[in-house]
Amino acid sequence: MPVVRLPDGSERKFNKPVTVAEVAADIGAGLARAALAGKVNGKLVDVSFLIEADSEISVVTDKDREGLEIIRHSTAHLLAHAVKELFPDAQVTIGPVIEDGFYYDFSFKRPFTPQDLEAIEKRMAEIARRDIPVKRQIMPRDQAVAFFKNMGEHYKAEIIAAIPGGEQISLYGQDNFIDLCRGPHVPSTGKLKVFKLMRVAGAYWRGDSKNEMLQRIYGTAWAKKEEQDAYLHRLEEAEKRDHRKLGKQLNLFHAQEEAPGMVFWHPRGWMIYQIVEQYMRGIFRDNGYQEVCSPQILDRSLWEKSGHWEMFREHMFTTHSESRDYAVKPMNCPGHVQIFNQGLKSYRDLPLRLAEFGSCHRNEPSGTLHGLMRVRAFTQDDAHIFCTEDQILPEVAQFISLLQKAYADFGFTEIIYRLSTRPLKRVGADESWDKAEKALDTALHSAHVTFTTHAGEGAFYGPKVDFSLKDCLGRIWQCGTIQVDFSMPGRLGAGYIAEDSSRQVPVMLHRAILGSMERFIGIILEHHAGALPLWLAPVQLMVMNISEGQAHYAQAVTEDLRKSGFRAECDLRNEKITYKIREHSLQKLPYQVIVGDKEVAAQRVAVRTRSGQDLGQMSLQAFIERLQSEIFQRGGAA
RNA sequence: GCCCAUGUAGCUCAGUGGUAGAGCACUCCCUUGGUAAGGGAGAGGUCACCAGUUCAAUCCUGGUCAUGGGCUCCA
Repeated sequence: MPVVRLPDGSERKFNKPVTVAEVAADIGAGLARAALAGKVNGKLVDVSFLIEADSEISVVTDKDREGLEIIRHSTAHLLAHAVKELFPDAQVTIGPVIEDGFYYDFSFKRPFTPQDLEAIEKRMAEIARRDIPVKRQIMPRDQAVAFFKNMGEHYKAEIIAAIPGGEQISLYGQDNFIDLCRGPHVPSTGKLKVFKLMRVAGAYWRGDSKNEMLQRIYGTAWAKKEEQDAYLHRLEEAEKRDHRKLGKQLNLFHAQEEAPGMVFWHPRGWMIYQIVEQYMRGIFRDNGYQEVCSPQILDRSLWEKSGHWEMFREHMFTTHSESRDYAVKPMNCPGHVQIFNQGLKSYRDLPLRLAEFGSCHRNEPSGTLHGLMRVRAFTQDDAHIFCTEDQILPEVAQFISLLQKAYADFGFTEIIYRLSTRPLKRVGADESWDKAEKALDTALHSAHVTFTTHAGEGAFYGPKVDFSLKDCLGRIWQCGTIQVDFSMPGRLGAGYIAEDSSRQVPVMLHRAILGSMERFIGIILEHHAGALPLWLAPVQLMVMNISEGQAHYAQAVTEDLRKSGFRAECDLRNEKITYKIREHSLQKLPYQVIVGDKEVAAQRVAVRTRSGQDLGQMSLQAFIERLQSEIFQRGGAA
């Protein structure tokens, strides 16, 4: 006779086994209606789950995060159900819940059109209205395989084969539609009220490009209509801060067909780039790095030695001249090793840190290009640290702290840390890997950050830590990285004389904070929605006159601001002041300086902030002081 | 690279099997106006590119290029 304990600590006794639904009904009719699933001793189950022993239970409704996930998962099934009704010969595959929604992959003889999507969504609503009970059943493995094969669902049969032997095979059915699924699901289709299909996309079966291309339908589902509306609104807002859109609006850069994956920087965009570069140059200078510059193209023989010609051939742009082959550099490291190799190095020279704003070209597949985020020509804030194995830990620790400082100055605090450790195929002694992985792990722990470890995902030449940021749509982009390299220094003949006079090969650390300048600027733009903090704004101030009479004074003020080190411009056009303010506001300039007859008479300036606040009149000196203190705070002011 | 969608004026976008439109921007004129659009006139496009169908193609068909969204958050 089960006793169930509820989340509030209260207990209820039943004189026979009961389902979650019955427990909910026993508590109240409202809860019974709202019940989507149950949690029995911490495990999510259907409301039809029979409780036979004493248990801790809670009833899951759409107010719980798990409830929402169940809604989404069931809506994915609803999608598959609708597709099977409309297109019986489509095969179903998988349909998981994702952030803000779900998707379902189908194998179908022809592409789904946007019209199909409309029809499918309509059918989904219809099936939901029918309020069909969703029933779970268990089936022996062999029978399940035969069952799905018999239905022509070969992918499902394949999935069952991949399920570990010990697990139960459960099926969920609603009318004629029966799908293999772990569950749990909502008790009936009527619980699914708020959903929308978003788009179709191609997706490889099991994500492998060698497999069949399936058709993925993405959708979103919510407990309440208002939540979905808010979500759709959020997407619209995110679109407004897309860096590609802002690049056009703010006249920062453009791209054109003749240079796919490459950026034409306009004056204002290039100014941002220069500011970022100068900032990073300062970090190099203050932290023991020496800046260098290596050639753009290098002879094939060097790329053969480094291994790139063999491993990276398709991704390199090549050229030739006078019967010699060259490759445009995809990385700066081989060049830096050449610099290291000039002159005999001593252990006393280590760690040696060579930095370069290295312009690299990589022939990325066309389908992966994406605004500034993924390009074919980019510049890294790259540096290579030549050091001993013992120096890995202090170098990585210092690097993480530099990176955090830099990200904070640019306004980022949310950083995603990933440690990747040894893959099966690798070079270097296991003791070296042990040491390097330990060093990375220790450095991360002592930086007090949360990070994930990805076993086997390191490069063949060494383990690494990646640092990523999110764009406005929540997509994650890797920016910073620090990678240990046991391979290249040896391949390219780097060496140093150790304390005991023996010749040793140094370890090389590849490291970048911003990663690609292009990508990082894209992320900055999205993060600040184009309204860059004062220290980064390409034009910080616009001085404008109200009428022609103050033109001379406006120019003098502009000149003074420039002499004080600010990026100030002057707008003397014959336009109304409201018009000029509107224009420069749309350009998201941090400050607008307005001078009319009153300001000329008082020898002061009137200041308007980006947020539209009128700061009134002040002396130029007072204004400059305000600007200076704001710049000093950098990202903190964002 | 693969799947789907898209490509019309500088920008944002309408539109049609009979050689194209709006708003903003641009040029000129009037206006000298105090915190987010003053008024008038004018100029501007080989409808991405290449083929094909047709008396006729920006529109239909095929190809190419580019852009956009996706391409293991696993039943």
